[in-house]
Amino acid sequence: MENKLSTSPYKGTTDTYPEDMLTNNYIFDTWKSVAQRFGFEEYDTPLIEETALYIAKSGDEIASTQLYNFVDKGGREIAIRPEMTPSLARMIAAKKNDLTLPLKWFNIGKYYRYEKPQRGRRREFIQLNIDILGIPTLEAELEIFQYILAVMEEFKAPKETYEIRVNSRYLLDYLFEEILRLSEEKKAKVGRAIDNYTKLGKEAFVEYLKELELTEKQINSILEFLNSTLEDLKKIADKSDGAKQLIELFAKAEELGLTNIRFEPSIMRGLAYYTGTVIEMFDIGSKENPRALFGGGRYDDLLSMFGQEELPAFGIGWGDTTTRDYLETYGLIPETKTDTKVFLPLFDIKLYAYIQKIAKGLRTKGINTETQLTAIKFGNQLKYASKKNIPWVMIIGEDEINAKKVQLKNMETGEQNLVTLEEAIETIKS
RNA sequence: GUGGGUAUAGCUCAAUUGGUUAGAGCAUUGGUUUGUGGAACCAAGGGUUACGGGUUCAAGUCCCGUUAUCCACCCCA
Repeated sequence: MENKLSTSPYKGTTDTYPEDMLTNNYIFDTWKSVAQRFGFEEYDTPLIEETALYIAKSGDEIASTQLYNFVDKGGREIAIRPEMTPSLARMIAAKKNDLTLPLKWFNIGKYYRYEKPQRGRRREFIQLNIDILGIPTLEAELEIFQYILAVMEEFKAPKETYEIRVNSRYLLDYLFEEILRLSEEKKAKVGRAIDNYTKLGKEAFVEYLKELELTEKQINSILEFLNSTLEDLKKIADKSDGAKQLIELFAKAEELGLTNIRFEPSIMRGLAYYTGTVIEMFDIGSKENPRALFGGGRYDDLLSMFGQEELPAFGIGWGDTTTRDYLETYGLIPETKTDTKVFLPLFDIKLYAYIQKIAKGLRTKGINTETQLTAIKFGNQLKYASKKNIPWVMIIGEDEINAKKVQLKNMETGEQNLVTLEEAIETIKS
């Protein structure tokens, strides 16, 4: 082994330099401000949980291979959170009688999964979780749809580049149980194949179903199902709750004028705990981003793991990595500017205390102010401010102090005026 | 976990099918210009060629291993 420490971050993680942080914050601030606009409240949970919380809920695969877990010094089995939902369920179960329903909660936080990193997928990632709890009807879905579309509008995403694909687990249940009459084991395999339908292509898909020993008739039923439209659902609406709900959901969405939403029979969302509507959003304007930007759905038996009665819930997990890739693909990341508003150069170290006093005054007025700390050549000080994209430079030397004024320079236009400090503050703030 | 591609300066890439002291552009720092940035010119710093081993008179170049990264599979809460 080498003696020197590596400068690269741990596999699947990324260092975020200030420049990249501006991009991240653009995404997170958008998620957050739009959520607040809809009346969602922010909450948080610990990064670590008892491993049992994840084993109780998820399949073996997740707990055994993709979970970062360890034993703490007290012998407890601990895991770093790979998702938010179990923690959210715990929080709600713990105080259920004290919480006023419905809850509209969101969180933006880090998660860790032991995965093989590739485009759109890292071991460390940040995700927005936004959920509505306590609304059993489709108005929960519609609220989240409206939130999503508001965020996409805020991102200035072109309408033709994204699509929310919607399906219902109840509809899939109807297919598996009433039409195909599959065993539990085959349900899982066929479900996964359906999820991969678009990727596999029809031929490979049919080939795989044959391998599973499905009959000709069953395979045709599946293909017919995958081609079905909302119109087709009307024919089975009296037999399938899923079909009925989807018809109602799209009717209401139309009434609200919602766009970029489409019924897609191949959306599955794993096999874990979803109970009704399932949704995913995809980039449909390019081939760069094959992964879903977010996924989510309805999970009405959220609290069952704590032995409590049902609480209807609908929510999504929206990943930072796929979102950044999407925004980059369409050039939607705004030119990053510093948050600093004004730079104060320093001509002589004797003026240091004086300049600091001015800076303190500016900061008190809410103006983000950076000062020069060593009296280097003035040209280089301007160069520094210019490189950091600071919009204003307030020049104060002996001459200005004697005149009881300041030189305020606009770094974009180069324009410069001798004004009073008060006038300068006005200009910077406007 | 399985399979494949890649690895040379902070970034993008050169380096005669194994041959002297591994180069360039951009970026960084300084100077031309001691109170006026963006341009131009000049200069400087920056490399154990990812790491370890092997073949050879000679390895950035060929071989093996490790690590990282990208892509696909698996999975995707």
